[in-house]
Amino acid sequence: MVTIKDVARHAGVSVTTVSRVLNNSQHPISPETRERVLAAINELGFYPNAMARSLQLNETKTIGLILPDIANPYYPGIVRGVEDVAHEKGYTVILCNTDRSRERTKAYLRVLREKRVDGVIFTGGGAVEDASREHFFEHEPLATVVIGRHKTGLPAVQVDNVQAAREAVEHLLHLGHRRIATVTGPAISTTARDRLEGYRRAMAAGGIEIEPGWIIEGDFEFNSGYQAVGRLPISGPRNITAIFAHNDLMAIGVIKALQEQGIRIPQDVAVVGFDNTPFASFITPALSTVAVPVYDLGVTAMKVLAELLAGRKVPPVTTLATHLEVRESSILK
Amino acid sequence: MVTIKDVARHAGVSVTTVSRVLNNSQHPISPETRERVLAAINELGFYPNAMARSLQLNETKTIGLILPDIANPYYPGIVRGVEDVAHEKGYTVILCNTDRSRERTKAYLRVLREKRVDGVIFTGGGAVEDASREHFFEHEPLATVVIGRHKTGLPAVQVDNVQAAREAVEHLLHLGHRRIATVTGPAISTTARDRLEGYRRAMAAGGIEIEPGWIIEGDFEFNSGYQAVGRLPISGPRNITAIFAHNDLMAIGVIKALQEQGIRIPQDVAVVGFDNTPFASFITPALSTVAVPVYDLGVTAMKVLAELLAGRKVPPVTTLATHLEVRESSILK
DNA sequence: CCCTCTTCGGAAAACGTTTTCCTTGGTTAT
DNA sequence: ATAACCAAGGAAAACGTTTTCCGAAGAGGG
Repeated sequence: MVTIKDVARHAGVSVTTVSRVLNNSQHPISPETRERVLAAINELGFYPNAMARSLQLNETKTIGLILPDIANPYYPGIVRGVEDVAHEKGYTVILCNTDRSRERTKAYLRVLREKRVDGVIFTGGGAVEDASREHFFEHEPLATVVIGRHKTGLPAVQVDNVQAAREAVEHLLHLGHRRIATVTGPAISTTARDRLEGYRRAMAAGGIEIEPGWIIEGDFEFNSGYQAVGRLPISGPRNITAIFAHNDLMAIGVIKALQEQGIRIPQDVAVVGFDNTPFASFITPALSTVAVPVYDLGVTAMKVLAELLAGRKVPPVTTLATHLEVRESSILK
Repeated sequence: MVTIKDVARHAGVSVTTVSRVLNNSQHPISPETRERVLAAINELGFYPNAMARSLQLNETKTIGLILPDIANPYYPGIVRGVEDVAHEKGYTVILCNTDRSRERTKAYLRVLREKRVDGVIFTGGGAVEDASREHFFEHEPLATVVIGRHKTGLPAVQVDNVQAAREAVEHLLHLGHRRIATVTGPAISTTARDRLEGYRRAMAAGGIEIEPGWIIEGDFEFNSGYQAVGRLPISGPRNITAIFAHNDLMAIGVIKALQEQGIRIPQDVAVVGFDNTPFASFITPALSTVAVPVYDLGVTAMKVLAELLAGRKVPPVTTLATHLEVRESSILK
């Protein structure tokens, strides 16, 4: 590897001088010298060693991005948002998939600390609660912003799930539906709890008493939506006429199962999802869903983190707006 | 930040000794001393500075993963595969989205070099051809493995696109289809060229002459599939009865457009896609598609890279098997 | 002519590790 | 008793930067 010393020798100057032109330092450098140095850099194909640099400057221009699983279609949008502004601001992103495993989360937090990342963006999962607590509070603090709603006291970027879910259900109520079921996320998920709360409030405001059997617990995966249908009263006298799923993956599972039973959507049963993942608009019927601005969540999280790293004050929580994307799966009946 | 010196002082030993217990060195250490050191590490919450370490050892245990766009559903599977084995082998992954932009690719390659990554996995895009050439051959070599077919001379992990496409089209021929159209990827893409070649060979082997108008160029995005339908003879005397799309996204666009025109799938027109992205099985009708083992591509690429980094010989190209996933969109007519 | 600036450049310490080479004291074999 | 070895530990150089401090030379003012 060619080092700054080689460049210095080749240009006939000291390493100090090379460093100065490298960093566009204030210190005056004669144009000819600068030229010689740049020429040497080019000829030798010199790439300054970022580690040596970081060691000295005590910053790595690297951040960690911790999430449950990039293969879950909810996350790529976030990642892209984070990465875009990180790149723009000169940061590099280390990707960490935890599968919500406590062990893996801790292992990654350790590595990120050892690599001296400047900060981390944390998203998804109750894992934050335990694994993070010690890491973010017992040890030396690590600049962190959280995506999603967590009561960790760390700066957060989120979406108002209660309100968003409420609007989704109210949309169904306006359409004349009265018997509305919901397929939830796992009970430990704060997100799922919020969305359930929104459902309850909308129903209460509509003066409707929720019947037992209308609430089915899923796990945010396709299959749990598919299977939920089997446990729901979709025909008979006490049948439901609409289903609100806590994410698109489950909503699509629901649609698939309904279609296999010959039930028409939205004529017989309307369906609304949550997240507006890419393929919500691709399927037939196109899925009505709450649009979560995933890309913006990523963008905003990274911007907040950058502010934090610049030593500036940041709001404890930033809430981004959702909107209901009404498509074919829930039109006027 | 607490350093190895603090630990040494706190334990009443030299930094040499601390380093030795940290690295489980061969050098003998008395059990009591080791205990004292470990205790000090714990009490102080010491995390060894990986940069200082890397500077000395000349390896970072970090790799770069370069791809066009993580938001494209083809890539998360690959990323996950790479990340899983990277984690297992003690490597950390820096994610680089290039959008196939030459500038961005070069910018990232520069950063990766400066950060002294141990190696890089490169996937997707003709960008490799130019941006990489100088970077991988004119400068000091950088351990690299490529995913996908490229004639760069770098070790590659790939799938036989010609053969896979051929099998997909032959499947349609066996079903009795004779007038089969195809929606391709962009002409610069080697992948697209290979899939087109597979289509041609299957048709030739079936003794069918491809009519002009049967081949529509797309760009691997949903919309280009959707729009392709408008340019295809789907009714009338010379109508086609099957469409082979070069990826799932376009296939789904095709399906959407067909359904909007009231054309039944697969009764009127059969559709086959490529990639087996997650939602191929979610849509209705479920999409028949060539299953590309994306996760395994990632896993294998990282394994090959690890071999390379261990200084061992690696095969110039590893080809993984595809298989045709026959679903509802192409059943016996 | 002397003093003070300014411009340009360099020597060396510092960042936090690993590793080579030494030192010390004790044990074993002769 | 002595030589040879072994177990345990430390001092210091090295990795490749940045930055502080200093010096030389020339310009300008009095």
